[in-house]
Amino acid sequence: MLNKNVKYFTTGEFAKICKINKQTLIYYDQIGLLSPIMKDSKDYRYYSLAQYDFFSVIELLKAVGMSLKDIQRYMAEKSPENFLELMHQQKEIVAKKRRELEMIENIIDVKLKTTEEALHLDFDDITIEYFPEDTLYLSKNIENSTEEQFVKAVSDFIEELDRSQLDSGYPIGGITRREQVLAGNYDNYSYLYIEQPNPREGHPYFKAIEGEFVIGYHVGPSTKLDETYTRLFNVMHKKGYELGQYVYEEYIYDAVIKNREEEYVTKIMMEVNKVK
Amino acid sequence: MLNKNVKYFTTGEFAKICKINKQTLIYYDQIGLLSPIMKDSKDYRYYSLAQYDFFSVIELLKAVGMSLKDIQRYMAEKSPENFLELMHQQKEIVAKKRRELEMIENIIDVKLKTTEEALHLDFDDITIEYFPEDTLYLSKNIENSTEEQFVKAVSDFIEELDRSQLDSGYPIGGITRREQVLAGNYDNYSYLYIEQPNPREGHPYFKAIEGEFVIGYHVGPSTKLDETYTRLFNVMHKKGYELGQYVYEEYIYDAVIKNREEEYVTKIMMEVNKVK
DNA sequence: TCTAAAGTATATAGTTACTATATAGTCAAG
DNA sequence: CTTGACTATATAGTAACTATATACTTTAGA
Repeated sequence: MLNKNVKYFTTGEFAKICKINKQTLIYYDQIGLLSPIMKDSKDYRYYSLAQYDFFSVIELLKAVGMSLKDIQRYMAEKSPENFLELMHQQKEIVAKKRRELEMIENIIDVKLKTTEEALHLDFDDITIEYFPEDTLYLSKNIENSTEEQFVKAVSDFIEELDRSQLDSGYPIGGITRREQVLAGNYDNYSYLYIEQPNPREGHPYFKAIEGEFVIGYHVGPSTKLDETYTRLFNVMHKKGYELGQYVYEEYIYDAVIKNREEEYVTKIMMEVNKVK
Repeated sequence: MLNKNVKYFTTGEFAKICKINKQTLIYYDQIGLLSPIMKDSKDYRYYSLAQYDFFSVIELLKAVGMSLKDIQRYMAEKSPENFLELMHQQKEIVAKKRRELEMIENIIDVKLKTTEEALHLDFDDITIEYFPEDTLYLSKNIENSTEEQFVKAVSDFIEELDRSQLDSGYPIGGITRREQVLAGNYDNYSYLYIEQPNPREGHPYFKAIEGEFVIGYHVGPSTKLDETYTRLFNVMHKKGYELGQYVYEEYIYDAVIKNREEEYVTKIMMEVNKVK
């Protein structure tokens, strides 16, 4: 394979082929990761085509997230066996990264869907809707919890979201028990929840909801929630319903989408039953 | 959603939930990317649960490769419409990244396969094998090329590998024409090639090979190729074959796997025909 | 109640993997 | 023989952390 080693590329040419900055090649030479096969009397660098294969492997390992130090560590110990081991390791890491990206693609789709829907909502509308069965992942019970218990519950909840890849891109919401709502304690949640369209079998803390709901939207900071609740109750009574077991709250617009707290929008979903 | 804003996390607690370094949160506060909802008289930071949703979006955008500056730029202009646009952009970027990772997975599989095979080879063996049809992607003709023409051809070849995602993980090889081989000019390649198991329809420069080959291995630097070629010719003649149109050379072990040039291994595949 | 450990803060320096800039030498074309 | 396009080194800057030093605050236990 003489040709591969007998015709040379200057630093600029080689950088162009590799699609990287010339300075990066000089840097790789300095740290001893990839040195030109030859230097002339004027210290001009010359690279061979065979070195492109070498560069490709460096790029591959970099793309998988290996640090230059780790790549050098491998190069110091190279052998067919070590290369095989390295490739086996990297194969797993790449697969994991690919799955993560797939999860992100799903999350983005959910964000697109929910934001698109929000754009077509009239936040003054109060509607009564039937929800077919939907699965939620719940936190532990946090009703009347101390700050410490709350922190622990949230911590465990999010830990599990990460561990079991339950983060669906839907917002984290809160569930308030009927009695707390009637007493005006809208902030005393019983559970946190996240909508989970693909629930895992055998996982505890899942809750399926289904039934009729009064749906309304609260615009502005949560300190003025009572006004919105009053409006919702009025509609509910007028239509001949009474409050069911739980009320669900989740952000439609939050700090990710709106600047001022007065523009935040909370969606309120009240379980209701026809009065007999 | 009072609960989400009324119970607070300290910096340490919030960092644990977010699974990042506490210092990173302080850094995000400093650059104004994510500031705690509250600071007390002692300058202790307090974060709300709603800020976790915000942090999640930052993490998502970071995972897609957005810089903190760009994330801040979006946050300065946030609106439902801009969020939708952002998500549409990121969706494309993520899909591209995912496809890149899938390519890397394929390349790793090829490297695993070829290295595994190499481990079970006896480099002293010379065999005659029938190769079923296989597709190669070729460079332009580089026979008798000047240094300048060679550089241009390689540049175009690799450019096209990248552009059309033809990099399969197989090594880049060289094809020498019969006449050059017979004249002992083993380094005067006519083409560079890379094995391409999934060729694109309608792409020029593809070549299908098929037929009988004398296969041998050259261990050591390419300066001593002539000895190996002599051995190959001997076997070829003894078995009643004559040299065909082209000879293919590719590295089995190169600088990626072996330290010393004396350990490099080149695979030589000669097209041959039965002497009539 | 006192004290030690564990937590908070700021300020600053170090890290990785480039990337840009300043200065100077080299080469090829007109 | 000069001009523009290259080459080189040395050094500084960048992003996004990450670690360290120093000091204040809170909390759990003797």
